Amino acid sequence: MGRGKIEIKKIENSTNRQVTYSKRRSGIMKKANELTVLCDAEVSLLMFSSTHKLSEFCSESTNQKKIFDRYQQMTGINLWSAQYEKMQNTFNHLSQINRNLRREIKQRMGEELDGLDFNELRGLEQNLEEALKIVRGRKYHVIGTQTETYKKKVKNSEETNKNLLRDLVNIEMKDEHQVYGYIDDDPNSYEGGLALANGGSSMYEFRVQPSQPNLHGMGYGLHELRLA
Amino acid sequence: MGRGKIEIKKIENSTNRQVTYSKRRSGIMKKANELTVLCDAEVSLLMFSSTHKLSEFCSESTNQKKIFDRYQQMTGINLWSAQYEKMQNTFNHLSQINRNLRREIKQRMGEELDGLDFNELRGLEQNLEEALKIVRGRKYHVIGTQTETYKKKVKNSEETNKNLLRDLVNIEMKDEHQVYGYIDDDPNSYEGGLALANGGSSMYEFRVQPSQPNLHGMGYGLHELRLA
DNA sequence: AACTATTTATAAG
DNA sequence: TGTTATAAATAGT
Repeated sequence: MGRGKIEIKKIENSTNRQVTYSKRRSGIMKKANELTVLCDAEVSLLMFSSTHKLSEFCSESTNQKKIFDRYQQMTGINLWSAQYEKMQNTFNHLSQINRNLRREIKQRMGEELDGLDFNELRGLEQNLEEALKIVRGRKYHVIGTQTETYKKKVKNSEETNKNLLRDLVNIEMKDEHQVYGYIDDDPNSYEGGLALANGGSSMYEFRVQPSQPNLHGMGYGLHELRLA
Repeated sequence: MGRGKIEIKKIENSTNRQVTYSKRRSGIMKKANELTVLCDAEVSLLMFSSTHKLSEFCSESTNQKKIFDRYQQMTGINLWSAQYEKMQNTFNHLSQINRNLRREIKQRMGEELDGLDFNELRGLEQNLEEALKIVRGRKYHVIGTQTETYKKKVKNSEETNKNLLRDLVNIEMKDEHQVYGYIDDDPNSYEGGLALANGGSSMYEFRVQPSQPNLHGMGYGLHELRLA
């Protein structure tokens, strides 16, 4: 259709080719749109020119992704199966590691020991013994630090109290009253009492707890063992 | 282009619409192919009729998936970003859980205890104590079972030996020789000796091992801690 | 599904 | 880019 008939083969003249591409591109897009409207069809048209420029048409009331999805469904060919499979593999791998980690934790909690032979049990026992030693040491370190902190706090508080009392005494002395009976001048007796009361109460708190039920509250339950 | 001009709007007559769809579909596919050949372009054309039938065209030297991929890359719109993101989230979630599990294992091994307060340390300690008790119990159970197995084996072996010796004696007696000096008739002394030798050697094997280095060999190293 | 009058697309200028 | 002679597509039969 034109001044002369042409053979359907690549147009070698680059300029000519570009012009023809441009004209025919709009022609085919017009056709695509007409098909859409006249026949109530859904059409997707993607075109890449030889200069790698993208042109697209998509019928109203839908979009490219929807059409691709529909295409996939109809053909049964999963277009992104490669990506999907790769991720699926990674996921399975992670899940396996996850299962192993959970199993190890369970075994470290004394559960699921059935599969272990004597050597493994001996290894686990030694490992637990070592860990227990370290945790115990750490615990004592922390309680020591905590006590020190409390001591300092008490000392500060005591100092403040002393000053306040002194001020009070001074004020009351002005009013001709005696209040010495309330003052304890030995800092150690006071501080020691408070430190002991505090440390003592929390230590006791653990002693009376049954060892098993408190684990989850302590943060040593399993991490979402039922998940994933 | 035809006997009469038509308005571009949906053809209400269903048969007519189908006929037109069929004609124009082949028309547009011919156009798509011509564009491909004449202009050295890549074209993808997907059409769904109002009766949901799929027709497709794709230029030679490529395929739909390649064109979709290219389309994605050009538009920057990731067509499966929804799927991808969802998997990515699951993946991240699993990774986080794994990190937590690894941390828990490390803490159960006496590492990375810095973040724990006194209460948590106390909980961990109690938990380890409990686990240690159970593992120890299990170990003794297993070694007991193992010993029983060995005992039975030894008993069998002993029985066999006894029979063999008896046969030998009988044979030698025929030859007018005496071999009684080699026979020990007390099954317990023999069996006990072997059982002890066996149990003793493996117990010793653990005693002389330093407690730390054997952990990985024992299967209680961390599971691929550096992975994923 | 085939024909053809007519419209539409476009090759060449 | 716009024009136009002609090829191609297709609406109605």
